[in-house]
Amino acid sequence: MPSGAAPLHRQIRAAIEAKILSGEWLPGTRIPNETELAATYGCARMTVNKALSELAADGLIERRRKSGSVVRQPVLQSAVLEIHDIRAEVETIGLSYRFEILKRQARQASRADCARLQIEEPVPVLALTCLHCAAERPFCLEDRLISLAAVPNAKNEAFAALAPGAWLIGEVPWSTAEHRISAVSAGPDASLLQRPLGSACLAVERRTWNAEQPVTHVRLIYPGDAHALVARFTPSKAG
Amino acid sequence: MPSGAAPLHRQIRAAIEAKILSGEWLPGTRIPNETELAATYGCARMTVNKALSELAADGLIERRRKSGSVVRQPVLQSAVLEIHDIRAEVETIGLSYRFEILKRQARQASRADCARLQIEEPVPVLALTCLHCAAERPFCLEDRLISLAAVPNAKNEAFAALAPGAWLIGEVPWSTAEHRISAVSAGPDASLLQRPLGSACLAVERRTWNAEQPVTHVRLIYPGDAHALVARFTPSKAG
DNA sequence: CTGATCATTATGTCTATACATAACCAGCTG
DNA sequence: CAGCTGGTTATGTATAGACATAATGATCAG
Repeated sequence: MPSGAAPLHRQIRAAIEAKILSGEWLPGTRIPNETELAATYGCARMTVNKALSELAADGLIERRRKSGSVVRQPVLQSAVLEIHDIRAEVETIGLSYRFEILKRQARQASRADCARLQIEEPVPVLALTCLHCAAERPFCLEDRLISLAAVPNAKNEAFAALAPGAWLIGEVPWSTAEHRISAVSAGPDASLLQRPLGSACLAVERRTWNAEQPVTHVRLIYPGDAHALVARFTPSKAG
Repeated sequence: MPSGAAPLHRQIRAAIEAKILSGEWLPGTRIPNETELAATYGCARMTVNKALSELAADGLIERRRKSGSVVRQPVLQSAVLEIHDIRAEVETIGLSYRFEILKRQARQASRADCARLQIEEPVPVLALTCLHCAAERPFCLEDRLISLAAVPNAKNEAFAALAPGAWLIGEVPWSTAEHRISAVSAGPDASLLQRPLGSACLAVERRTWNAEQPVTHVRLIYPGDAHALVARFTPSKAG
């Protein structure tokens, strides 16, 4: 446990959010009114109001006067970037696949590590650097941080047969992922990828949570001239 | 005017937002503290607090105890891979938007054009180059090809009010889209984006179909150092 | 100069209260 | 029955006051 408990309105918010995300309160469900919730949590109505206002601002519920608050139909989001398996990615294009762990270090999370996992308090982490090769040529450089609090088994895993990403998929479920895609000029990593210094690379960062617990953060660097992310999709019926 | 005035805390919020967006309060500026603002607007501190809390939740300001609230450096990020409207993208982060058609040509599809639209037989097409600016600075360079077979009205459209992307959304539905994201070193386009030659840029290509008919192909170039695509999602219940 | 301590200050959280407003409902009236 | 009217209810907005907490800066001991 960190230093102190979360603020009350955040606890209430989290409790309601949990019921919605778990499916206990399905879309369309009318949730208890502010006065009832205040009684339930033993607090003032204003405190509940703050929690519900935040949920409404984040689009989880919809509020109407008199009729009360209802759980909203979730917004259709394009699940474009799947948690991808680099081996599959490489073999799909018909090349041989190989990976190599270049660095491995278990440590207490540094300040930078905390930022990567978006946590406040340091936890034990495992830092890995891994090179993925296609047809014996560098394909992608992986820099990963795994929270050992979320995945204790990682500490004793050698990653001999399965690459970290593939191993993790089998080990822990995930509930939320955030992707960030940007273009960078290759720095020192350029030599590992056998590219000239300063060449354009695609950086894909992914942060994964299981429930509210951070699981892993990974940064994948792909040589830009050799790679592209492709996503194809069809929208579901919209209103 | 609608029915009545906006709530006080929203007025305050809007006033502060305006100062930030207009550039009067640049990133890093410390804004007056809650008590001062309460005096300025003649209201209770709680009301100002609500306004500032919302601004903080939306990422416009950053709040720290004791040191006060400061205007945040805006993070440019786009919701990934929606059929995105660049105007909305720019205005979301609070900058003024403007676009400019740099080139416009109607022609019979060349061999390269056919490849871009993934068609075999040449059709009449409209080729456009368009520069999107945020706060009067280049934000994104658009290179678009529209199939006049699919969208005959495009031929006589001036794209004065609406940018080609926004206009198309209203003109034709789409059923499938394919995205391709890659990193490139800026070539001759670099000067249009006011970036040094060879700097890393993010290239987003999108191809759109209506039923089986190709509609458009667009290539968007974003300066890499100023932009990232972010996607956050939660998978639907998985087995 | 270094480090510990403490007062100050601005925000964070919470409460109790008040009145406003929108929506729904029921009952009245023509 | 249609349509108006007013009551009830739940949320929306705003306030003043209280205490908590974090960061800063100044003071003081070693």
